[in-house]
Amino acid sequence: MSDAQQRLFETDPDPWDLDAREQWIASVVFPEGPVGPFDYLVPENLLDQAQAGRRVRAPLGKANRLTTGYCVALASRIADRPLKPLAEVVDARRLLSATMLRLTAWIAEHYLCPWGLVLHAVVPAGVRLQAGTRLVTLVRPVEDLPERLEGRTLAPKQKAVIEALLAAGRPLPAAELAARAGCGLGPVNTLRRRGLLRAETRRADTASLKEAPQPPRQEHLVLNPDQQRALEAILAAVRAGKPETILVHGVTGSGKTEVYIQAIADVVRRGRQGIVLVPEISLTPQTVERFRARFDRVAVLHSHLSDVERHQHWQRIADGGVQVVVGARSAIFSPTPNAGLIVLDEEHEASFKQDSAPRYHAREVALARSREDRIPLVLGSATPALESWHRACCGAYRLVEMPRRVFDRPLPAVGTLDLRQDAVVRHSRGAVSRQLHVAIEGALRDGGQVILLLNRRGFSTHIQCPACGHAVKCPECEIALTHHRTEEIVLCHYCDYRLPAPAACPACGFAGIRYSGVGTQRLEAEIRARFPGVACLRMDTDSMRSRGAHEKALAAFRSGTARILLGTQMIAKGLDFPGVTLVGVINADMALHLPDFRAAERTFQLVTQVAGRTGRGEKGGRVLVQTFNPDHAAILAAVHHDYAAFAASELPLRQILSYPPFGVMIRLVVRGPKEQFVTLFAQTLGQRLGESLERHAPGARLLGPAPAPFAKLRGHFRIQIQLQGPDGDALRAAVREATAGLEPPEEVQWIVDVDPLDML
DNA sequence: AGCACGCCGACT
DNA sequence: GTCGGCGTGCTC
Repeated sequence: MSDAQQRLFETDPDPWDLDAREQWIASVVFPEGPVGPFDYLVPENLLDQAQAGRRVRAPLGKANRLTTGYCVALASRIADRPLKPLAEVVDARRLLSATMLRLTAWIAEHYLCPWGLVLHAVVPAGVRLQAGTRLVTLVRPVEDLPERLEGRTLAPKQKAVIEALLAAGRPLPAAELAARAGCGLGPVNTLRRRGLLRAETRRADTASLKEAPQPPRQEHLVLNPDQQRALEAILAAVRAGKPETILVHGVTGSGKTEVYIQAIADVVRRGRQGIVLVPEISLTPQTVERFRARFDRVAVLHSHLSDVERHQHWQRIADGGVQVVVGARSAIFSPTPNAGLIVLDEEHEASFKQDSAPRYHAREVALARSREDRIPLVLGSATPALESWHRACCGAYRLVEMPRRVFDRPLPAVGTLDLRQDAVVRHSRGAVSRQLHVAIEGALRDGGQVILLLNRRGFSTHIQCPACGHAVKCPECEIALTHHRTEEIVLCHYCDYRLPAPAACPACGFAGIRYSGVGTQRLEAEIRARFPGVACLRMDTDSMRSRGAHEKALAAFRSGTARILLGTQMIAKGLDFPGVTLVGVINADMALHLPDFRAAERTFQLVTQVAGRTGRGEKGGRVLVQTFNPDHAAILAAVHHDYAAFAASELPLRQILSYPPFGVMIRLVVRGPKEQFVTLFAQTLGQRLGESLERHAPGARLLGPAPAPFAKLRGHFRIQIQLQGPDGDALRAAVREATAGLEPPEEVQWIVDVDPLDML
């Protein structure tokens, strides 16, 4: 029975309710253009194909141009106006389940984004294009072939074709059939014309899924009491079938992944699927192998898959052929037929927020999906986002603490080095203080490895003329250019604008232009000079550009070939190297003074996370944090491994200003190449927002229009408007009203970011 | 997004 | 008189 018939059967009205005027009506949402949904009549011939979740082609507009859209609902009812009929059903099976349709509708609503755009973003392009498949024409004998052959003589070649086809016992492509019969396509076509063979088109794979070799099977590890408690909390929720959210606050090295794996193993035993979301950066072979060594059928979704691979994984997941999906942000949309548990690891990571429309946060979508699917959600982090912590404290989430590392290894001792008192660094003779130098020496002498974090790439980060004061900036972004010594250029980190590194001041010609400020390249040079003969490895986006560079570098450090690993935040997260006995933070304050209310939180997270890279082996480990603000609450809390203290100091500040988690924030950014048009439109927008806020959310705050912290990027001027208030729905209603039918002038664009993470 | 309708300037 | 300029507005 087809799906439509199934539904017809289920929702068939009782005979006394039958109304001849009722018709099957499909609601259709288009990925671009007008926001629907639009209602169409389902014609008789499409009744067995039409289904919510499949795409359809429908006539749109006065010209009735056929447009592809998503059928989001199907119902038998009386139309309140004449409807056009659907032209075609595109998909042979639905791309979105009823749950996924509701989830995408929720995203559209919450993030102020057209539903069609959400649907388009949720179904991978490879799936929409059915990449890796093609239509083949198969030839089969007609049902009553024996009767038709009776009393008829066939040409020898035609006879051979019939025999070959019957021998194959299945429909064959015309070309293959001809080859088997030892003839050309002529006889096959003749037989089709004479009504003895029937052709049908079917979609077939052109490539088969490449299976990565199964790593050696591993058994479950023995859990310590903390891990055991965490596992039991998760399993209790799984068994209860409740959409409970469990926040696992486990210090770095507390063995959270093993807990996730064993929880998912339980779910898999029940015939259901697990979804594991990790930041893209942690989708390293290391993480992936851990899952693949414990489950038979794991789908790994990362950003480098081709359309074909993505489509194959998607299909296999939808068919229930996958036990565990491991992937970045968008894996929350995996079409698992019967998901049993969602895990979001490193839940504080900013990469879970998409920075183009739909600007969703995978954590919030996961929460919505857990409610839809009525399954638990596990959030894990050593440094939870304050939003999550606050919800746990309010009782909305269940909090599970894992305060100890596995094998009771101690957390590393963390010390600060006050840069205000360090003459070496102060006089910019280098980035490494005397004490840090001594500590590195000691660690190397004792056979340990060292990780140094400097969250800024390039060689010199600041180029300024001492004679005239001119600072070299990007003409497109008005941001300081960074000197990259490898290519001898100055580079804009925001738009990739580049120039040969100037030897003299571009403004006044003074030859003594000063290159200062330390990036990873200069740090690398300094370390090589300070520790000659010690193998040192630099990891930043520049050195990791080539394919496989990441894996190669990590392998070199794991094997001990390299003794010092230095780099940007990409070395701060998730890495597990037991040989590391010292972590040095070159400048912990880098992000502390950014005009962003999350600056302290980010600093705390970064220092805590990088500190967690040491003390993972027998030898223990220590951390030295160079800072100009050793008394800042974020630094102090990181030094004492005291998340709760950080939260306790930061949350009241957020509360005073109604920042998240105490209020909802919506940010609008207007941008364009002509400053006055941008300003003008931003003012119009701001005024309309002010008026609609009065109506919908009288207590809410409106900040701006004001230049964004990065007032110019890639040649575009940027003006921002911020809305803050206790009631997100009221804010959304205000934005919807204020922006309805609002058209920006040419070249001016505007975006809405609900729950923004990045305030720059 | 497209494609209509619509209301004003230079052509047959 | 009409051919066409691209400004507003609607698309089930």
